[in-house]
Amino acid sequence: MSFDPKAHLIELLRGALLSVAPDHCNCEIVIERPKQASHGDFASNLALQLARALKDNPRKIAERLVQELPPSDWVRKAEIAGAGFINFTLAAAAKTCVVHDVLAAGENYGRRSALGRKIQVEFVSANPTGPLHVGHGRGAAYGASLAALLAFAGNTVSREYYVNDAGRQMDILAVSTWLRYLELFDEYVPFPPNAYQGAYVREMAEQVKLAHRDTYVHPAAAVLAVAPAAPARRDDSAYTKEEKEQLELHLDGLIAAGKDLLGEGWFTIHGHALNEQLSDGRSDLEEFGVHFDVWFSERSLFDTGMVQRAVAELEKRGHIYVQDGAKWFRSTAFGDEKDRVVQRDNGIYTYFASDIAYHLNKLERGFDKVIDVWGADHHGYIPRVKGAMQALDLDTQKLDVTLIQFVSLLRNGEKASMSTRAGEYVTLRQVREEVGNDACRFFYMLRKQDQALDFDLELAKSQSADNPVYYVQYAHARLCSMLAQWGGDLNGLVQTDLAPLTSERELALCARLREFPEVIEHAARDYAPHGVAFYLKDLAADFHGWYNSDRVLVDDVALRTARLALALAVRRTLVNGLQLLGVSAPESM
RNA sequence: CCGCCCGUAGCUCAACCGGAUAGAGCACCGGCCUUCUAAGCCGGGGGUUGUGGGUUCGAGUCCCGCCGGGCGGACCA
Repeated sequence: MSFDPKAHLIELLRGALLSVAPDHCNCEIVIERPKQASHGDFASNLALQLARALKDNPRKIAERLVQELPPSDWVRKAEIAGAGFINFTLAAAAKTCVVHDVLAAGENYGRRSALGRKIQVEFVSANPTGPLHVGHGRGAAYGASLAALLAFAGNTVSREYYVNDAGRQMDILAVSTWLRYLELFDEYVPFPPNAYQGAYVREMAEQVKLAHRDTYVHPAAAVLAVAPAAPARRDDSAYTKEEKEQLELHLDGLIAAGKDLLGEGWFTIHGHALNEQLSDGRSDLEEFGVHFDVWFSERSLFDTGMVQRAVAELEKRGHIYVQDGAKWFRSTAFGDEKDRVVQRDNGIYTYFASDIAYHLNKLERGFDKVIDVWGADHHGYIPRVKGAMQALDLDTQKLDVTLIQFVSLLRNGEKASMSTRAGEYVTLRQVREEVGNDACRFFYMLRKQDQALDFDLELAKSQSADNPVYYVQYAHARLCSMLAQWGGDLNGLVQTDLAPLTSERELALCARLREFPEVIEHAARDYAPHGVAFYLKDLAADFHGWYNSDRVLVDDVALRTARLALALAVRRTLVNGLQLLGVSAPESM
């Protein structure tokens, strides 16, 4: 049975409370780890908290509490310090016994059980209109680690990718592909600046040509005849607002032309582009160690009538009104700053409409908690989604939206553009190849998600040897090497007598191991997997320090065995932590 | 103008949902390889936590104002 020092100390303090302040037995008792080593292993501010209620000097209260503390073999010392803190120093055995806990639990060390909530994490969900970039990479690394963390914290987790396979953006990709395809047959429709510019579009056009030859060729003039004229070309983004609107109308006209001229063929190109981009993104993510349980199609929401049903339901409840030919959801009634269109005057549903249906669907699937991982630029979207949920009588408490701040990619000290349409951006795949998957995953986790991240490529490359991920992995490799050199049976270390572990570094290392389950708990509670990365850095640092001061493979068998057991426990914990982050634990470096 | 995120060492970032003398890494200076991997370790300098108030035993953390930066505010996604 494992020993939980915090729970034990709380129990002792509660015992003391019984005689010191019987009226406050049920007050919350907080045990913390002091930042400073001289303050002992654990500390409680209980006396400070009671001071007001008892109208007494906190130090006096602390003294009485310490006096009334039930005896315990685990506690070596309880002393009063500062304004009235009670500092506990544990007996050595209370610290070292964590090694047994770690070795007994193995890959389950740190795992929490019994929560058992059903949680969905939806992340990345990028439009399949082009390669994933470093911003998506952050969402992917974050979401994957968060999901792993929540699962490790005792929940049943479903990882979901929402595929935006309906809507205008996909049409734009399809028309982009078609126009490039026409170019291959010398039919030149001026390529719109607001269509997808990337080289991958030309590649898809080549593929279409290869598979279907000239089936979809139409004269450029016929294509242009359908679309309203485009404004004169300008350099870059020098277009006026009116011209921009004109550009969008022109593009819509080209899409209409495609649908009109190609008939079924439109869906062939559309489908080809979709599959191509989706499978590209999927394999990219797989290689990045990011897996999904469900790929949820937006179009399926239309095919099954879910969108229509959701809007009808809102209508039935009186939250929809018609204005200027469009259907509006009265989101202002639920705290949004303005009402939102769900169905445009041309009959097309907005993205918001399918999102309402999607969230209705999510909750109907019976999740206790649904977590949406969004880019920070979507924050204005939260009130309307929650508003719609509220209007549908869904429990908005079940939805948590985590916002990921932007990633700026720095190359040669300059910010690289990340516009998908312009096609000028560094892809996730490129970054992975340049800095490696492990460093990439770890790098993303080195910043809290609500913090903007500068991904400096030159830095990531030039400093690859100094990258914290190697620091942690190196600790693991050292441990493997040492254990291999010893060559004994690792299973035999489980019941080792740990009494020989007495040095300050050894006890500190044990305390660090003891922290791991709490790190998991807090990181899971806060949806903040970066905490695991920071913990691993600390654990590795404690290990490296110990490694340099205390030799493990000594002649004294009892000492050697005890240290080996500690070493094995450290390795175990490193592996468990790295696994949550999707980072490998190499045996040699 | 309104909303959200943020402001901590020269740089990049932490700080256990109010605790004690605010911590790491990088960079800089000085030490440690005939012994388990030097991708490592040990030591050193470096701070009025943007700013002004407030709440209290106690504030980087909570509240208000101001300054500065980022992102949003479409019948776009």
